[in-house]
Amino acid sequence: MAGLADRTRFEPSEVEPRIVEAWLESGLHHPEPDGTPAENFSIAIPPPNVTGALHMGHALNGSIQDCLVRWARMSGPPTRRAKWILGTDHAGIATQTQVERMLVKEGTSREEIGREAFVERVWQWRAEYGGQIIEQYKRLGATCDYEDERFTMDAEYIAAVQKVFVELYEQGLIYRDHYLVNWDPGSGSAISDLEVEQREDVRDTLFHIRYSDELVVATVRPETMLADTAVAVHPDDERYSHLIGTTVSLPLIGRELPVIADLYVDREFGTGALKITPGHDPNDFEIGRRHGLEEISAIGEDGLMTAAAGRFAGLTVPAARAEVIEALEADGLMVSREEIVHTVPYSHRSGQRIEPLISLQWFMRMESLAEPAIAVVRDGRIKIHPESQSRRYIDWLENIRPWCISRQLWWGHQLPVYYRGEQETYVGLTPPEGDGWERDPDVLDTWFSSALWPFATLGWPHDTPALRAFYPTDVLLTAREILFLWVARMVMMGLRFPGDIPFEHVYVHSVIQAPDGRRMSKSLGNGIDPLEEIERHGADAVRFGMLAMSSTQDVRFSAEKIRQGQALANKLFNAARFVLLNVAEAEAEAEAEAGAEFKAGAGAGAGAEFRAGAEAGAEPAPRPSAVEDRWILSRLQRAKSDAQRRIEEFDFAKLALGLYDFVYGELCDWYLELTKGREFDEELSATMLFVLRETLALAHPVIPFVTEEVWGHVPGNAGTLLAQSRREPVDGALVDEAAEREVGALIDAVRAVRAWRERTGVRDVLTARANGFEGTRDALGRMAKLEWGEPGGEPLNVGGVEIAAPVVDSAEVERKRGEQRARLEAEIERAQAKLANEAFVAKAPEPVVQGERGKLADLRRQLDEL
RNA sequence: GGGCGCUUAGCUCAGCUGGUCAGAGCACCACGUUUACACCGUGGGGGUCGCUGGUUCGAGUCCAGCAGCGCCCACCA
Repeated sequence: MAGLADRTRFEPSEVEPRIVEAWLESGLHHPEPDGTPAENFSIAIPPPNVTGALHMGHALNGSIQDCLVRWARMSGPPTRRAKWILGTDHAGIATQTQVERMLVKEGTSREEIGREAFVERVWQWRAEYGGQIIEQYKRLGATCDYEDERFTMDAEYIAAVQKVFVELYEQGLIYRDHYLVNWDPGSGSAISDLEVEQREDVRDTLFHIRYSDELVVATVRPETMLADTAVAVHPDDERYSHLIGTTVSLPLIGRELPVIADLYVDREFGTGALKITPGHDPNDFEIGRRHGLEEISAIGEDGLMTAAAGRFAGLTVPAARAEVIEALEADGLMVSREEIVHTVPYSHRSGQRIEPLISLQWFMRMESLAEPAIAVVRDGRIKIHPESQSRRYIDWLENIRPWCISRQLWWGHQLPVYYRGEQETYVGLTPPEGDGWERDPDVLDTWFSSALWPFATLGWPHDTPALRAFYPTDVLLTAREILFLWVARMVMMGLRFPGDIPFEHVYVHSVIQAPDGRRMSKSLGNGIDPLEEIERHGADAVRFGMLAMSSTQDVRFSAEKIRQGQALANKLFNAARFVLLNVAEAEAEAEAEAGAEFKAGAGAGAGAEFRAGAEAGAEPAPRPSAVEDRWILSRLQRAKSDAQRRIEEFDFAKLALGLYDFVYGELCDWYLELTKGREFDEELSATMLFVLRETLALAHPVIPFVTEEVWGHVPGNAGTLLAQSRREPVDGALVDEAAEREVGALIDAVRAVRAWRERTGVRDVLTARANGFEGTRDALGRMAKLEWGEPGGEPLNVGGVEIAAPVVDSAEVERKRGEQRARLEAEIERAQAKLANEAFVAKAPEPVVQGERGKLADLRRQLDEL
């Protein structure tokens, strides 16, 4: 306690690291796997990439999760087991790229050192840097289960992934096929549709090429014409109907292309004739399959033209393009070229333009998995917040397409697939018997393993205590962008494998944009580093800011919200100092006789006792007689019930801001001020300590550090605040309407007098007569600087208090008063008009009309007071 | 092309089922060495709630249209 006397500020950087240590020592973040999911609380962290550093998204996501986990843990009695499942994702492409870059710096490459050595290097890299982000979560104050950290490439996790793959293969849902895929030249791999980003406003040249006297087609990729296998027209297009069924000779190559009719072709668009290139265009691929066309690949996975490109074979794509254009011009077949702006697919990962190619890949059929995943959201077993997101979820699942799950990478879950020669394929958990088998070199899409996250982390496929205690999890916190990529797939896999939903609630939160309204990104250089913010303002401030910024739609980063959090932490710290220093002083004075007894009465006892007490029905609340004491106890109950409701509604912004309002607007501005004239007797001390403890417990999930720090200084407290169980959310017996009315009137009166003083410039103590205010007269007098007596002359009525008429009456005061009078008169007129309106009086509900009458009376009184 | 959302004080945002809803924080101005806190206190100025119509006794709040912005999905050469 002595330590608080000269600490007028809460210094996060001095306090927070020490507190993190204390929390970790308590072991509360690591609950034993016991009990049932209904009794326990669990959240699976969206596993950050091993390559990652804590960014704003993690800070937001983590602050919310920790708030929920702490809230649940403190929701007792008894203190609930709350597990925040922690781990990292191996993040195939991202990690591989990172390590490859490192190799390049060393003057070598992935290909040079070979697959085995490369994978070894990735593991080394992970051992060295992989723990970084975990440490950063600790710094944020996140109480994840650090004793049970998982990685999507752990041996057990790999086993789970392999099992899922093999079973889905055996059920016929996983298959291998030649299909047009999104080839990412950057990573040299196929990628899924969800990893493709459609960039609008890409400038390109559209070439119009003459295929025959009557047929001119258009393309932005002339080099792909080498793989054309047809020309399509609309079946009802009279311009071309006589050509359907004939052939046309493909320029430069000489292949005969059939002219086919397909409804896909838009007669109005361009020439109405469409070149069909099944090997390099998704639409053409579909058309090709409908008409049984040959699928020719003119571009290979190595980015070079294939033998099918004839004399252009071996050229790079850009070179081929230039030569094709040149050749067409030489032959006089280039009709025209046109600059256009259109939409082009790019790899989300590498940023390179997608090269659609036909490739032999592994796919997963999704319909039968999607169906139950739709059902659980439809019937409300999984609730998505906000509700509007469930429609997006359902729409996507209803239109789901096969998922390309194989990736041509080295870092990841290698497929449990083996080939012998061209014909034999083996899929199984153990390598096949016999010679000559070769394992498929491909790995799985990272999201395949992520889809198993909520149960594979708990030990599935084994029937572990952890799985029984914590699956299904309670809630998943995520950003909108991975609703399909991850959330939907977890639901599908959860229902298919453990056979239950992976979580009951999905809360889809905002993305925090840069202050300039754009996305935070490295390349734009507009990012804000949460770790820097933590260093500068403290983790509490950042957490408060994150919660205050959280929303279901995107918000801009707001430095003010973080500063607001810092101010709150400091304010609470100082309010606690005020309470504790006063209590200590009073205690010292009273020590002679009441010392021991007093301590026992006010203290909550050690942590363990406290918990026991909580189980038995909580420490008895004080029942003070002073009206402001009853008032703050009552307001505290309201703050608690508001907080409880906001947690249940996932309204974290209001939770944080409501806490701020309670601490500033009620506890500090009024309660502590109101008590300043009072002696710290036993009753006041007990009430204050009670309110302080309750407030700390209430605020702890939002601002855990400062509350923990203060907690340690409260007499009688032992153990961490982290380990405490809150009382029942609301103690109805403490709600005191009468006290709220009385103090409410007091507040109004003090404000009215203060405002009057400001208007008139009168600062002296004034003689006044109070009408009412029996229980609060002393406080009113002190806070409004009034002394009670008979006001001389013609007394003014200010906020229900009659005060002596002011002696000053300067021109300025008169002017301000004139303005005020005009305003009041205008409002009175409006209210009168409203009440004169018969329709209003007849149709509006009674309380509204009454309210209007009251308002009018109020305004008239105010006018009289002037 | 389809879908969703946004437009309220200088800034960032609250405003649920239409009637104390015109608010908060920051910024700004004035005043203030009061038994914690200047990361403080007290008070104040400031918005015809994007625009235009409509429904209603009454509309930031409901409906329609328009303008601007953002996001997601989508195969238009």
